[in-house]
Amino acid sequence: MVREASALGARRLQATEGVLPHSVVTEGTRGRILDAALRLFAEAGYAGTSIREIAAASGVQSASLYAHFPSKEHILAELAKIGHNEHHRALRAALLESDPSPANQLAAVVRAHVLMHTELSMLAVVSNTELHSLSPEMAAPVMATRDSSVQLIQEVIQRGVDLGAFDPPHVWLAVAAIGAMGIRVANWFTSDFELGAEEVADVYAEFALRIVNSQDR
Amino acid sequence: MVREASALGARRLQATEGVLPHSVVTEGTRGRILDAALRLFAEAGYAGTSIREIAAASGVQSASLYAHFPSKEHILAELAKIGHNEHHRALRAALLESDPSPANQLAAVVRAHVLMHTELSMLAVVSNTELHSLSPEMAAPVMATRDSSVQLIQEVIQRGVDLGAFDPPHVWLAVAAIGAMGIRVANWFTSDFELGAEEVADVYAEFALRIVNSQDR
Amino acid sequence: MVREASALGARRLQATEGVLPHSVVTEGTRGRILDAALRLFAEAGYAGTSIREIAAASGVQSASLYAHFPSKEHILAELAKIGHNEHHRALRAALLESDPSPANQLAAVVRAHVLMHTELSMLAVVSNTELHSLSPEMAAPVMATRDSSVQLIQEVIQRGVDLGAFDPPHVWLAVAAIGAMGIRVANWFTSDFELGAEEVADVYAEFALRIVNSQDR
Amino acid sequence: MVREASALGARRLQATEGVLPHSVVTEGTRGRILDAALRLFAEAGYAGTSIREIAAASGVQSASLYAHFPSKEHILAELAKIGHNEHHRALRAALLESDPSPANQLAAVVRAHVLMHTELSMLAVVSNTELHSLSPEMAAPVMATRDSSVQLIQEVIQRGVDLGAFDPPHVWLAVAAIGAMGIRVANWFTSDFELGAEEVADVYAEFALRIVNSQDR
DNA sequence: AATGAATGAGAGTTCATTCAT
DNA sequence: CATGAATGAACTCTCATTCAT
Repeated sequence: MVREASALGARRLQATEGVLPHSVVTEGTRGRILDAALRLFAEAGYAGTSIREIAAASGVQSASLYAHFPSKEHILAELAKIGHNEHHRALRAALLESDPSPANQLAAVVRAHVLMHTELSMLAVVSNTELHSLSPEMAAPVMATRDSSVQLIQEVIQRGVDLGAFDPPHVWLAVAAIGAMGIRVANWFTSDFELGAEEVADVYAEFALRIVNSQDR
Repeated sequence: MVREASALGARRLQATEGVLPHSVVTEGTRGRILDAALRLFAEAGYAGTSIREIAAASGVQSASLYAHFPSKEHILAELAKIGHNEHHRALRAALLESDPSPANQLAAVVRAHVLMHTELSMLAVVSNTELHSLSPEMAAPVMATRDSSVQLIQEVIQRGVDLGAFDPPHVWLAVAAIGAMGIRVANWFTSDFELGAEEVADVYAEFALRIVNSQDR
Repeated sequence: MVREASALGARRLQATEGVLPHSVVTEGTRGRILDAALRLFAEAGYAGTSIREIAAASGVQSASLYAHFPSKEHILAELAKIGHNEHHRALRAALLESDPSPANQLAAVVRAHVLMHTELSMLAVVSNTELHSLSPEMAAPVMATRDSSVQLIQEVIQRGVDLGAFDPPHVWLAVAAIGAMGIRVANWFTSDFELGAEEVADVYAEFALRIVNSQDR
Repeated sequence: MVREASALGARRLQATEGVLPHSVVTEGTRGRILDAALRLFAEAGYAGTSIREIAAASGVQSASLYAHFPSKEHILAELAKIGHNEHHRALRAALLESDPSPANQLAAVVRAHVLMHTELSMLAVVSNTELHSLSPEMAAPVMATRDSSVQLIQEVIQRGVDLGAFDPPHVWLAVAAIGAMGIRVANWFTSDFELGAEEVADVYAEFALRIVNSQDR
């Protein structure tokens, strides 16, 4: 059975909920703008969304947006920052709470990676696919966070290799592959999926352990 | 070591060559339009590219585009069709030429999947990330091809499971994960990578076999 | 002596003044847009007038028009509405103020009809010759008003027939003929004409009474 | 009962047949172009019709039009010439064939005027409402013909006045009114009308005689 | 904070016309 | 005669942004 439904055109993601993380203040007009922009950017992309559409979805006039953000680009930058910070925070928290064994660490980190992409799928899609619309200056801090997250996963795997617990054919490719499969989850996951987010995360953790050929799983 | 360079803003792909497959005619103005549009869509996205930019990169006036394509959307549709057809053709050819053993089949298909994303990375990026810009009617045939490709991989894995050769925790998730990791290759692969395309394909084939826990690898 | 001058090409109307009725607010940018559009539509037609010409004649940029009207078509619709409303209002007022005798009523209505076409000749020309440029939806309310005006004249004549005061060879044709001759006045009347508007109106009222063979004139 | 139907938007004329006079050669591509242009100009106006639409309706490419006419304007000029020539020819023929009495002459001329507007309504509408789209140079010969036709009617009426047979309140206004009522017939007449063209022409001839207060009718 | 009006630039598309074939 | 391709100009309309209120 093929999963990704072909009805109604190609959607960039299936989810319609789970917009901004609770940790970010969403109240007030500024919050409504971020929320509206996130939904629209996720659906139609940054370039495909107009400032007037964001305004309309926020219940204000377009001129009012400029009382909260200096430009359209700053809205995207804020969303991307929130997204990548949230992602990085989740990875770090998972690592902190896990057993020191490489297998446990990798499983924990991959689970966090996947769960972030199921729970905040809009934010993940926008943060991952719209970065190129930011100027280098505005993209830089976000990319630093992203690189830092990649490095975190890479260090977990490298440690497993160094300790003889993992044996991937190529460390960086393993990081790339494991990262990639988690990122794509945001594009198809919905609460209607036959498995819950936790179960999907478990399966993907198992995939990651297999990729690195973990001795202990 | 983190691979994806953070300089000069976030690029959607690293490759600057490997545009259209040799199998499609690229001669004449129509070909130059497709070629130019592909490069621009890959870099800046469909909505972020103007008809005048495509024209300028094709060496004609914007009005001349309309002698070859009835609308901007038709250019994207043509590119997406070429991309997904080429992808599907590569998967089918790989399957036809491989040994009938499930492991050989999966390795062959994954290698073809990855190689397509290294050799035609621009086409792959555009075909995968800009489909949402097509109207449902124009997207439909392309999505049908895409679904068909997903199904092909799924059938290979399912056959391995049925024959007792594979043991993935979840068939469809394995398909999703294997597909995802290959798709992402288009975003970072360049001929400057420390491994060649063939080597990357081999490593990813190994990843796939591990994901399905192939007995024979 | 032939009246309609042949110099300088065929003008659609001779008048250069008498644009919008005093009853409609003409102040502000919106008013200037309506005024400018009316002059241009009268001269060159709706399709022959560009949004930039309207903007230039209004003293704003073309984009600013869209703060006042959602489309070029809406400008024409507004003008046509004003024109037909003003026409209908004039006919009704004339009927209300006239003696109840059929001859007096017909004379009053025809005078109002003609005077409207001398005083608001631009509005009359545009309202009568550009309706076909409106979509059916936007034309509908205007055409309802127009039909209502035709009916008003028809009822006056029918009443005269029923009372034995009029004897036209065909009621509806009499309405059509009387209406037509008044409408055309907008195309040639100017303040330079050897007769004033009132005198022309009197003559046309006499024509109308003759057409219906009024016993009392 | 109100005649002019309000359904389907405001049409500029009701007739869908009766395009070009038999006297004009309509065969070959040139004829098909004239025919197509006439229908389109009648429906949407000169400025509202594109050269490509004319070409499509003629069954050729737009470039082919230029093998037959040097510009779009020349097509309109040709149609307007045909229309006004046909009109003038009809008036002159009617005058030649009629009794020398002023009443007979006026009736004959008005009948011809009206019949031309019923039989060649498209040509009449275009010739009358699109002249302003011609440059002064191209409009001049057509307008000369038109003026000549007006003068013909005027001379008939003036002769009636001089002979004591007619008594209009104002000669030129009588010409204008009689001309106007006939011109408008083209906008509403169809073969579905309750009266035939001949009957309408008879009624309008009667209207004209009444307008000039003919002693003999 | 929020707005309505305004702007210059640019969007996708169509225009009438030309030209080599 | 007819065409497909091309053009420069122009089309209606939308863009992100500004500003006085």
